[in-house]
Amino acid sequence: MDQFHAYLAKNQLKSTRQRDLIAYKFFSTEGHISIEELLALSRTENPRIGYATVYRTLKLLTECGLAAMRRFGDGQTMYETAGDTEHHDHLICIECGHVLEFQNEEIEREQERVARSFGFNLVRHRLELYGMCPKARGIKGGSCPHDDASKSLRALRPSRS
Amino acid sequence: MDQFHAYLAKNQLKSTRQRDLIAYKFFSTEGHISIEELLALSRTENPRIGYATVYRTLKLLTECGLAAMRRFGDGQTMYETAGDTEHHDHLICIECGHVLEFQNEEIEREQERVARSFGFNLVRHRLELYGMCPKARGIKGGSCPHDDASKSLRALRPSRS
DNA sequence: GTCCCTGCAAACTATTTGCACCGGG
DNA sequence: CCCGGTGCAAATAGTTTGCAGGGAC
Repeated sequence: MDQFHAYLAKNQLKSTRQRDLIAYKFFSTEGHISIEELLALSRTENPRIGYATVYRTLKLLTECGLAAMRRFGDGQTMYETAGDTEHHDHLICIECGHVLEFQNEEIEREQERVARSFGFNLVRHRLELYGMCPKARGIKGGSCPHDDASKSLRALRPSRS
Repeated sequence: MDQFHAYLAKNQLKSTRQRDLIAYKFFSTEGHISIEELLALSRTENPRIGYATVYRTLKLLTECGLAAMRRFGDGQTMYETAGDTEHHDHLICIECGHVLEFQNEEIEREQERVARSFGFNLVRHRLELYGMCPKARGIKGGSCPHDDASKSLRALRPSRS
């Protein structure tokens, strides 16, 4: 939040009620959230907020590195907090659509090496692993890593398959 | 091409002039191609081909695993051949937008390990590295890996940023 | 007060769909 | 022949933009 305000100030942009509310709701979210979900959340506090403002605010957040855009193949674009939290990648179940996050130093290091071997200066990357979770594979007693899917707003969306 | 026809036959779908042409043009392409580019290519042989047919054909190709959809952050969706060719990942220059392909066994193996550690059965993945190529970083004599940008249709598109 | 910001609606872009006619098996 | 495929245009979905009025600094 402070970083956001700092960015605004540095660019002669204003801190407004709407921006603060949207940013606040965004930072309070775990995992991934879509524009639509963020709009809905924001409207619980201020029903007059419009789509455009959410889009514009999220663009600002992305510019200052506090949000990251993700497109997981299906429907709409998802956003997640970035910057203060440490980097992570994604593991997505192709059956139930749930998204897990993970970190792996070995992969990070190797990526850096690959980029350097092409003379590139690695700035960022995106790694998504798609597979079937234990439950989806029909392992009856399999402790599916996402049995506690409580935090997943995405789970509400019907999987297109 | 044969695999495509096999897939069509297996699903009681027809092999038509348009599908064959589009698929042929698609397989003749190196690297990544957009719907629009593929339509343009196809129209050089048959000007009456429509957008919808290209979309529908590419959807078929994707279903049977011969094409893969890619979304590199910016504009439109790109497609590339898959299946027969061996797997590769992407290295994208954030300055000039050029896309290189690479392979790295170490990363592949590590991904497999990560997925397994979560009980997942890894089906596919997507890895994109974004960075600045030597030229973009202002290294004068730097032999930019894409000095021969001849094959890149994408280079025509103005970079948004 | 000066601009930037907001909400609305219209505009845009990428993609999908309905439908009448065409053509492959 | 039959049923899926095609081309067109219209419909959608997600996102962006123009503009008149409102608010932060």
